[in-house]
Amino acid sequence: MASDQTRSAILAAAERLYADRGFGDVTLRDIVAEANVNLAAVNYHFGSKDELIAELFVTRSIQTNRERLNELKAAEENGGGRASIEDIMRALVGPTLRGCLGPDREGSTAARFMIRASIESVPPIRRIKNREVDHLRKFAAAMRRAMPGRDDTELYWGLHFALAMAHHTIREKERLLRLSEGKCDLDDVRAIIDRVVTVSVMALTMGDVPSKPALRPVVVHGRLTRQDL
Amino acid sequence: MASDQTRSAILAAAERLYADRGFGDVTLRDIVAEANVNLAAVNYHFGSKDELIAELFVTRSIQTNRERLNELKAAEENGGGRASIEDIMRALVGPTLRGCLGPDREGSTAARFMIRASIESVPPIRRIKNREVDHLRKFAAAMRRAMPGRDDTELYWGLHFALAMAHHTIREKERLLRLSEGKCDLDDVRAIIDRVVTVSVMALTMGDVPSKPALRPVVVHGRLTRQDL
DNA sequence: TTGCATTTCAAACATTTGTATGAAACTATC
DNA sequence: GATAGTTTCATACAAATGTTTGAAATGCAA
Repeated sequence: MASDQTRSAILAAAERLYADRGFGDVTLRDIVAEANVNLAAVNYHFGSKDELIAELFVTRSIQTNRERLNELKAAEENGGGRASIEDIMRALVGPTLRGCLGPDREGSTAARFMIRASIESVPPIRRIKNREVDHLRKFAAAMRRAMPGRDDTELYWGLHFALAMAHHTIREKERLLRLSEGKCDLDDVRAIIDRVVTVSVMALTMGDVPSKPALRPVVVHGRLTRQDL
Repeated sequence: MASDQTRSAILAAAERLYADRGFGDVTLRDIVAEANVNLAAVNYHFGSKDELIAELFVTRSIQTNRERLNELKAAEENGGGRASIEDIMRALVGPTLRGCLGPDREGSTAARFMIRASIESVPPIRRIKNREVDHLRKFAAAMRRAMPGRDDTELYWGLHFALAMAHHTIREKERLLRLSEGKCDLDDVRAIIDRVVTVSVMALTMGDVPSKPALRPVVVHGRLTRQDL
């Protein structure tokens, strides 16, 4: 069963190299050199380069998705069958952000790999991502239960914006760091999650204020604020 | 001056092909075939493939950035030297969203190309994007003028989230469409811009409500909402 | 037209890449 | 310990790709 060793060595080496240098300029030869195995081993164990990448990505995706659903389930049991919208959003963005951000995680190959996958988007990964919709539907369903009166459209936009903030923060953390000259602390993952969840819930619950047009109340709020300053 | 004709033909063909099929599987030979020019023409006129891609991207980027700054300037003149935070956010995300979304724009090669550039992130484009920080600083400065008392950190996070929602909507519009089963109207660009701007301003002005902890008021709001339903 | 610079062209180059092959080494079962 | 199945290995293959080359064509000024 030394075959498992080779397999694992390839997976580890590939993940490390892809994480460090991106999918674009890492060849199979680089990988087998790093893993100290023969070139043909990749095709023997995985069939093709794309299948190797796919296996790497699905492994990590399944991990994240499972964490998400676990958090969601815990929140629902905690709330007697119905999770709060805040907890749902937290279950949605928490695992991803925790996995990819933070100072301790800086050395985590898995995290850096997933960031790469989020940035570069190579064909085998794109194919897998397309199936992600089914997973998101579970969150949409939970949100519907948490906000029964809410229009479905608003719900999807809220879900979409939550993922937008989470993923964009992962993708562009370097830029945000540079733009803010280090003022934005990207190591304080808890605070980032709080921030994303807060804004998401806000986006989802806006328009609930009675006797205001659906999409405008906060603009008024902003104007009042400026007058106060 | 037939050289300009060749140059333009290459640029147009390249933009079209990249927009349609992505950077990954469009070769120089595909481009010159589409443009009806000789293979060597690309290297003669642009130096290299990467420089061709870079030229395509900078052209479109400069366009968008100019539109943004024009809107910002107009808003500032309109407000007597100081633009409202809402107008600033609108100037930030409006041009991009208008450029890449909408039914009329579906046929726009430029728009589809920029979406590709946003999704795939190939090296020459990444290099250019890194310089975008200087451009964003102008918006940060305008925001600082509009919200003098606000902490810089909050300001950067607000800017960051606004771009997150805009770009993620462009990147993942297909997925949102599928997830919402067509309920989210991605052709109504005005409404989308309003939505992004509203949430952004909300994120920026949150915590301004007196006697509430900085990052939590809306959670309470959310809970109240659920009780009402 | 002559002469010079620019542009086009076909062809070849030089690598790089993922993949396939067939023999050798190894492992486990009987 | 022989045998069948698995795994490893060096090597070769085939295709694709960006780039270069040097000659031919074209444009333009004197």
